[in-house]
Amino acid sequence: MSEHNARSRRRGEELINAIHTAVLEEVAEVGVARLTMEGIGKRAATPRTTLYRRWSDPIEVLLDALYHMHPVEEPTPGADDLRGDLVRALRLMVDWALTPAGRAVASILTDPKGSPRVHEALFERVFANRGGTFTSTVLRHYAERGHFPAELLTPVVADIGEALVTKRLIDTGAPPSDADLKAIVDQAILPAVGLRPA
Amino acid sequence: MSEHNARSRRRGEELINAIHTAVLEEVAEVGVARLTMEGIGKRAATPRTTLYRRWSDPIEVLLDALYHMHPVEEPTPGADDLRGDLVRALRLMVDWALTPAGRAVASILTDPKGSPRVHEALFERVFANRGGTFTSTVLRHYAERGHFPAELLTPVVADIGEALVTKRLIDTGAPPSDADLKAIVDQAILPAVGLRPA
DNA sequence: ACGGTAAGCTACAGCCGTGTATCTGAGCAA
DNA sequence: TTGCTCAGATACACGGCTGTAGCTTACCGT
Repeated sequence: MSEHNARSRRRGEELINAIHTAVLEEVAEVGVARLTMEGIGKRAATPRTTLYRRWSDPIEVLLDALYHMHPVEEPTPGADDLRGDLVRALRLMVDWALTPAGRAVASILTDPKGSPRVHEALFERVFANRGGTFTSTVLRHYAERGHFPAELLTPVVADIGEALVTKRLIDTGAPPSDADLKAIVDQAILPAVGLRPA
Repeated sequence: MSEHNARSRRRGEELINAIHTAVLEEVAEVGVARLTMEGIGKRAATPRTTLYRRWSDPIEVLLDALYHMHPVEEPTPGADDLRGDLVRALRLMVDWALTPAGRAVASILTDPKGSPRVHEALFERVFANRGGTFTSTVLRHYAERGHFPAELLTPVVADIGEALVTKRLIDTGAPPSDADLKAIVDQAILPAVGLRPA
């Protein structure tokens, strides 16, 4: 007795959303390796029994959360500003990476014990829904409009921006500033597509 | 009673080396997050009590191992082959990354719960001893000899090769082939220093 | 208003890693 | 040879996570 429940009982979607949010936060904070039903339950303020009714282990909860999370925003290239659009695409990537979902994905990708299953599920859900990587959407757009030779847009070139942003995130732990992103665009991406900035 | 010990008892350095090897292998396999005294002890075939006599927890064992491991080999730029030297530098990096020590380092860098202490110890030991990143050693050498303008060798440019190799390792899990490395050099690094390959 | 579904609450046995406390006996030095 | 040091082998209590079981009770549809 005693009104030990200030909030009313959650059911269905509301509860599941809370759990999804909880897993993503949890994995972002402690990593896939340390993900436990206990931790998820505590964070979502739900007993473990509720979790076991629906999922068999923490990884399943995580996968389910990834399948239901909002897709990553895609860069929308404007009219005539390749440089600006590239910076915006990278900014989009950084913002997403700092999200719980982004951190969760990072944790999964770098887990030495990550099973192929999880890896695949990740690519299906998070990356396949999008047109490609962040910068390559922009680059393809401008290549089609003849701003630079399309044959220069190789897989390696499409990866340059994301690779440098990722490295910076790993090395320093801090998000790159706009100046950093501009430097990446000017000094690495643009030269690779044959456009040396003035 | 029963020669339950085929091998004789290890002492001092021999034992410690075995333990160091064990931690690095262990962390490479399961990640820092799942590192336990139990696991290290099993792999080194030594009781946990021996570990506790010297170290207080698994991280300490790992740090000690990192401090005592062989430094990373440095690229030695040859006379007049920037392209070839860059590929060799990246190859060196890939080879090292596949090493237990390399995998251990990767695991540490990407651990969400990684303490600043471990992070710092890592940079002191593994990176500070070297002249810089793998490709930057090569690039600096050729910049000094006037093969390209030295002001193009920015921090961003110095990171391009390592960043792309890292991304590939993370994405595919498989080591890049020589063709991949050549593509990285030709399509990303050389253009960035103003040298478009023929 | 009623009844079914499922969330919330214990409880429990089992496993695994922890940290400590002994005890033994091998290896080494004086 | 003697004696010290320290690796090796148990043993144990503790705490955390697991997976399951049983019960109560809030919510919701009819």
